Amino acid sequence: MELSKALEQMIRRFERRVQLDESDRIAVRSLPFTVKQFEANQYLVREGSLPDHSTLILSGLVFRHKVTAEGDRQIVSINVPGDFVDLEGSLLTRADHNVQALIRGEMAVVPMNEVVKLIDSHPRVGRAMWIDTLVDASIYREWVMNVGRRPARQRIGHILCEFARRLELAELASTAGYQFPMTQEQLADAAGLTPVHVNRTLKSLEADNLIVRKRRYITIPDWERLRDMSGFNELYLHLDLA
Amino acid sequence: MELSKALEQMIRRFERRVQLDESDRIAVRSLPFTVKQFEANQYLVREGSLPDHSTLILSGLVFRHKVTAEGDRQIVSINVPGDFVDLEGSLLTRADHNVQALIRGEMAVVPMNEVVKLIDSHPRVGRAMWIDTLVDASIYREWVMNVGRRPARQRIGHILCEFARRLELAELASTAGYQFPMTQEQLADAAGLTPVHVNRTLKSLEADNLIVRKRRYITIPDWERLRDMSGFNELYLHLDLA
DNA sequence: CGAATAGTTGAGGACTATCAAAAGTGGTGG
DNA sequence: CCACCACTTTTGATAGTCCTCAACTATTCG
Repeated sequence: MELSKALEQMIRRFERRVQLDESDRIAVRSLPFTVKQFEANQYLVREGSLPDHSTLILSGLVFRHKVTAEGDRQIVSINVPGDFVDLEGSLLTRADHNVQALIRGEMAVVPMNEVVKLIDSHPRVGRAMWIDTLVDASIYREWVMNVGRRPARQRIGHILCEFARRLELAELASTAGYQFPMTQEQLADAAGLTPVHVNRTLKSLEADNLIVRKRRYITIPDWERLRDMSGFNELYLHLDLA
Repeated sequence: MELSKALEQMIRRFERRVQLDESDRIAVRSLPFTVKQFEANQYLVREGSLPDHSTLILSGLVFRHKVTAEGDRQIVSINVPGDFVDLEGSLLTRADHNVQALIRGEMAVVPMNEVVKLIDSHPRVGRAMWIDTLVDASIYREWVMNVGRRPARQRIGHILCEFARRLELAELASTAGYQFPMTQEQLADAAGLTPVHVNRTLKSLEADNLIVRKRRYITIPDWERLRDMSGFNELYLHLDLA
């Protein structure tokens, strides 16, 4: 996704949440930024750092993760093009988690003081960005439930469903099937399972024809069946606002 | 906590994040509200509802939870006096989770359109509230890691540590010990475990002298030992901003 | 004081983890 | 274009954490 498209998509997203006027739109469009490439596995934010900028994903995919004292990793969310990835990093003090690229992509980097100026002069834009954070929080709540209360098959099915819908929204996939960009080890870290168990669980889902795998391309023969098996209810994504 | 104290505490909290001017403070103090009592177990927000107000906890404790399709409950966070509990309920469309009282308390209910008016006319206040949401999101991320990657002893120890620190901040406890307000069943739903296993885990922690229990009063003989055992690092609470 | 709620204990089973190794995939350089 | 190396996926065997079911005890509150 090139920059102008990402910016316009962001404005459209804001307008689904808050009624903007022309001056709001102009202010968003005139945010200063620099476009940068990032490679797979590159860190965009490191836990403990003091970021002074905010980042909009233009293309590619990133994930956020934390590491326990023992060194176990937990992936806590995935971000797609159009998402802001470190508003928190810049409004809070120290980054409390890592942001890392899943695959190569591009980002627009905006100095944090410019974002603050924007939201102080255009409060409706600020409110729209706040809603972004509220939706993120809702997704985290669902993830807490996912890893806390669902058995492995549902847990993985749920992640596949969420990924499908969010990629679909970013016009990068459909719920019929998509290129799944995570290794099984990463999927394990997102699900709170071991890679070995993820592998067995995927095979179990495939044996029931809930998914079909070819390399890392996943086909979903019957979306509703996978959705229902996984207990996936997209209300928490607040897609009417996305 | 009576209302004025809660309101002033809230303003103080905002000022730790954003420099407010006198007009900002006046605007916050003049928010219209009604004070209501709530009883233990009472629902403040129900999943699927369309709230038209926002709620500030004045006293008492509440928790947020979600329920899977199979009926299993997952508690996703705890809130203490001074916290706003359903900003999301009012800026988003439908509530995506439940908010329920842990113990009796009081809340100030503010009409949502008044909150919107406040943040549109006083963007710095809006930014401070936004930071509230960002801190919440950080806590959710930690909870994802807690239930996803920590074994039962650490998981429960971590919840006890977070509770202690947050109650301490609300001037309701100290890390030396406190009245723990959850049943073991609720603790189980927060930890993603069964009540039986929570019971055994608590006894195991007690056997190691990491905690001492008398009824529901918990004493922590050695805070640093419990903290280290649990992998509790309070950075994620962003207490400098709270 | 009695009913309801909460906490405790035991036995057995299920789900997931661990350890180890083989097989497949992808990229790189000679 | 093939050999090679690193990474990823797959498989088997075994272990362990945590769950289920069930009953009993303690506490709380009307």
